Amino acid sequence: MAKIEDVARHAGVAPSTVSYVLSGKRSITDRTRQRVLHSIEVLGYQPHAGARALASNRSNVVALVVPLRTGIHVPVIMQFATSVVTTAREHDHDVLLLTQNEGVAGLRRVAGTSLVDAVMVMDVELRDERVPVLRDLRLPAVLIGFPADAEGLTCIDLDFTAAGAACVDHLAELGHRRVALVGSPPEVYARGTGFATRTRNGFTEAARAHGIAASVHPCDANPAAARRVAADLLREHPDLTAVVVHNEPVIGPLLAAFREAGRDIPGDLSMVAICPDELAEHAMPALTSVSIPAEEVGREAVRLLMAKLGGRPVPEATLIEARLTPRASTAPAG
Amino acid sequence: MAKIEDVARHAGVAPSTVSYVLSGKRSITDRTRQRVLHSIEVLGYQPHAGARALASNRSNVVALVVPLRTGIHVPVIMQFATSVVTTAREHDHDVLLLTQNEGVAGLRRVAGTSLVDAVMVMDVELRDERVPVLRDLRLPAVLIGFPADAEGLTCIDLDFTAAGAACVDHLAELGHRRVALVGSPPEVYARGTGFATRTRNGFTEAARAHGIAASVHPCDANPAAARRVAADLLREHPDLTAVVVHNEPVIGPLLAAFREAGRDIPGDLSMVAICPDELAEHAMPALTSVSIPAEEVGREAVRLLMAKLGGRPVPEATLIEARLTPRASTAPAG
DNA sequence: GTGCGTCGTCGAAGCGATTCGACGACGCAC
DNA sequence: GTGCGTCGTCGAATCGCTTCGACGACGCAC
Repeated sequence: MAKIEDVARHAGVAPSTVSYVLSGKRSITDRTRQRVLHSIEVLGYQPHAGARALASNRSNVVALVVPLRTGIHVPVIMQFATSVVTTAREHDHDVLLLTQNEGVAGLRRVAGTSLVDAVMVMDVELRDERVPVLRDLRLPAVLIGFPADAEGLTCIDLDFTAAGAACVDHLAELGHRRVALVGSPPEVYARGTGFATRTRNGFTEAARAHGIAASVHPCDANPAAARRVAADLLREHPDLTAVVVHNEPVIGPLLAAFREAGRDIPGDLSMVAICPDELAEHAMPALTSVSIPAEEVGREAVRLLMAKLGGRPVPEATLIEARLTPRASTAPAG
Repeated sequence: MAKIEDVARHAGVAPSTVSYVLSGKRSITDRTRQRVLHSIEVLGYQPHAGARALASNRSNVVALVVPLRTGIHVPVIMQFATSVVTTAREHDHDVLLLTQNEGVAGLRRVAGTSLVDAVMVMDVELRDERVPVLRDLRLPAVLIGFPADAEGLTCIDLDFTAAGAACVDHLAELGHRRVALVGSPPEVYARGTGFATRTRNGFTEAARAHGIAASVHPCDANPAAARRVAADLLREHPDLTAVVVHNEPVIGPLLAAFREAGRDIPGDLSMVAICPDELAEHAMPALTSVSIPAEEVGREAVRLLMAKLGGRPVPEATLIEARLTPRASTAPAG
């Protein structure tokens, strides 16, 4: 493995010059730079990450804490993680994967050993135990989701409140007078996970503003639970004409259940989903939906993190706009 | 941030002694050890990862290359990744996340900069461009999946050939005389991705051995494609009494389509799936299935990697046994 | 009592980069 | 012609740890 000294010798310069060519932190004559770059090329030189981290006090690695919990739609997480890795690489950083089950100790470890320069935390809860740790670690961090007290933290997420409201607005406009939200599993609400709670609030609030009746139905993420909820809905609210679904795995089963109960969508019942576009497009019928822009959130989150690492100021809260796309699953109330 | 020197001073020993206490590479009196450990505790000492990597030539980080491709069931990947991270941590290693789109260059980079000690590659194809790179990088590696030429490599995977065969065996035993495999999307076969091909081969081969008719139907991973395939099956093979599904996202839609076509499962049609247990258990009816033991594969893969890092010999090929669990979706042929 | 082996600890030499101060060369102004 | 500022490069110190050889103390055998 070639070292910086080898490159320097080969190019006839000092090691520090090679370093400056690479970092651009001092000006170098074009002629010298070319010579150095050529030597790097020839020798296949790649700087040793550990040595670099030691000397510069920067590892160029960021940690990503991914949730393992139940009741969370996995593909969205992956999409998100992928986007984070890709964007981080564009900024010359790598991503270290941390799982929830190492918990707070994991954060302390990667920070304490200088393994990472910054962290990104997904699936933040209202009262998240990681938040105080992040505060006293004084490690640059970006949270995906909002804790109850976001003071001094950098947070980003889809504007779920607006998402919930947008669904209701759309349905109200179509003349629906009673709507139901089929939401996340009960334990997700119990944890106070932000996205579920905020969607619910946006939904409820918008319904009140429009003066239409609304109910919320937590639902486990499996087909059987979906069928139960569908049956409950039809029985308890005979006047129901529209459903909002914020729970990816049950979308298909819910559609099937309504169909089997003889309800045509959107003829008898309109449905709006909050889910990735891909899912909405492939459903039958294609679903009117507010998309979950995982890719965009991931990209922006990394941007924020890089800005913090660069000492640039960043907004504390970033909300990604909720956009509703009408498709085939909603129609005017009969 | 406390350094080893601070600990040494606090404990009244030399820095090297502290290092030996931590690594256990030389014997230390119990009294001294206790003193050092106490100082570490008091000062909250955590060794600097970069310095450690530089001096020891070991980063204690392994890279995990995850696939981003279409036609792959995402939750399984996550389950797998999770298991890898957890197991790696048990062995005092961290996991760096690499995505496919950096491609071979990513491998060269993390290896060349000594960022990682070893790599784990998922979703290996028959003729995988990463394989030659791994060979000449001489980096300890474990592949999840088998390339065409596995000579000298360490590979592990579910025994998909046996999985495909197990499904047919089970159905043959129940007296079925014509079976169909609903498989991965066409592009997955086109890429020569090992698991799809091997399942198909196991399936076909077992059918021939039992002397029963068999056909294979690639299927895109969305509900519409599932419906098309279901219709094709019923039309082309009126004598069909059993289906094997190896494509998670279409399981639900396929069940729905058969139901709507008036076929009772398992009354008119038996179905066996190759999918995670969780999915099979929650389907309606619960599916007889060969499970995909992602957690186990991840754990074993890390074990293999650690063994290689420790210089211990490991088998070149590890096949995880395919286990079929009978549930409610299969019955004797009418 | 001398000699030798073991055991526990120390000290110092790296590991491979970055970074800071210094310094020569050169251009420009006076 | 002298002086000064700028630019490009160099050399050496430094980052925090691991590891190897050395060395004193101690126990045991002869």
